Amino acid sequence: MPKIVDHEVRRRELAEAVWRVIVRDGVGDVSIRSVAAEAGWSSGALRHYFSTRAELLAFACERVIEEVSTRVSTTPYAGSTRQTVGDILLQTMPVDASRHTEASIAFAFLALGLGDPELARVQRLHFSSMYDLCLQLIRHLDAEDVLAQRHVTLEDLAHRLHALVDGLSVHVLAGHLTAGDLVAQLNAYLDELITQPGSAPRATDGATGDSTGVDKSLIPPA
Amino acid sequence: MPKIVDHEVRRRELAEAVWRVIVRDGVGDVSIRSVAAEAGWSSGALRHYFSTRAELLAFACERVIEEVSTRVSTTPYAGSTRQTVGDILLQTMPVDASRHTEASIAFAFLALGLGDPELARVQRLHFSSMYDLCLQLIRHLDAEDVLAQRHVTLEDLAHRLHALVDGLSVHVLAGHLTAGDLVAQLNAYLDELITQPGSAPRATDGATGDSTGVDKSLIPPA
DNA sequence: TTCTTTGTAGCACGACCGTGCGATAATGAA
DNA sequence: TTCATTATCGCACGGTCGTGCTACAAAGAA
Repeated sequence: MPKIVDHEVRRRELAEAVWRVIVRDGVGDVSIRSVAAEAGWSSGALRHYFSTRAELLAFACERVIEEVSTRVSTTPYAGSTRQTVGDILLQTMPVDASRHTEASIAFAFLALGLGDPELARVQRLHFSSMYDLCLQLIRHLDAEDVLAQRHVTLEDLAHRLHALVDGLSVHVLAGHLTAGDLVAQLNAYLDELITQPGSAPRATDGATGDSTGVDKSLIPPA
Repeated sequence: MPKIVDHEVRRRELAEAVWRVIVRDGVGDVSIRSVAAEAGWSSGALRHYFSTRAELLAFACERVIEEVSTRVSTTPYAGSTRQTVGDILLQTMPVDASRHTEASIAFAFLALGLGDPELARVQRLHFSSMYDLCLQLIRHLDAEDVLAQRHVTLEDLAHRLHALVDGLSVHVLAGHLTAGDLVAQLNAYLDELITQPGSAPRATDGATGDSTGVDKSLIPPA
């Protein structure tokens, strides 16, 4: 038998070529030929690993989702729960070059998914797991008794946080906000979410609650 | 001279054909030929009104933005400022079939604008005016002294409301939330935003503040 | 060595694309 | 009527697309 190439590895390389084409030329310019050229192979070689264009796109979409999911699930504990919650959420948002790239790819796929039921299905799974993540974060804060009292359920707070995160991300991708704006807005919201009534916002909060930390229970099934 | 056709009217008809193609087949299937066929004309006729494809897309994008802007600016006063603020914001969100269609068109253009500087420019203007609207609504509520006390600026609250509105919209477009969820989440947020500390949420609030109403000062320059 | 399997390359086909351009029809001014 | 103008049509060109398919290269098995 010949060279024996790891198909999974090759498919990931090709998926990354898809991403580069999306970022450079837009999702409209993703074709078998352009991706093959970007990856440095012939279109025939590419089609040895993806028999159809739709298959290639679906794989590239699933992969970018998987990438953000694994980065979320490996975000380290960072001094306080408040800080860690912020760090985790920022993993999904366009705050630096690589995450901006990643988010714009995911966004392009999202628009593409409006007309592609298979892509839409994959994306709905991702939205669900992101919501689950938000709910776990909120529950964690609630368990630490650090949530400001509100007249809403924890589920409502999770939906609100989720929408805020994605809305801010869209606003950065569209060039309406800067990455700095995004971080500031997220921090301002978390401050208000967490500050207990009467206490000063943004307290460095020193020691209390440190023991609880952020453990593996924060990680969604992904 | 021949028939004498109003170019502006014809261009709007063609823009609506673009929208129908986007909704039915996705933004990737928008071509001179497909739009012309959808509108019932030949491609040559279409090109009498739009000399290039990019021009057609830009016009269709501007028109959908203009449509939501005018609907926002004509939303009637509805009993209370709280109610009116909700009504205005819901004008931009996918809560019924026609607004869902409109939002998905705008969303498709947004993704397309990631790679098209001209489209991106138009869209940034729209985001700015939507932010201005949110800020005016927040200021209006503040002037009525009906805002719950918070440790953030009015500008922060406007950015937050703006992001929440767009985030919820995206979640509905992606099939993650239903229109009913969206309305419920928006109402829950407005309740908490408006309720003053200690008072019960969602009070029907009867008469107070009625005289202030929502006047033309709520309307952004568009 | 030969054989068999797998990777790689690229040609061929039919379809659709944006656009240039000339032909034709309709219509009001002269 | 004649004519200039405008609307509409649709063909032609060069290009790119997805995909089917064949040909060739590489390399372990026999």
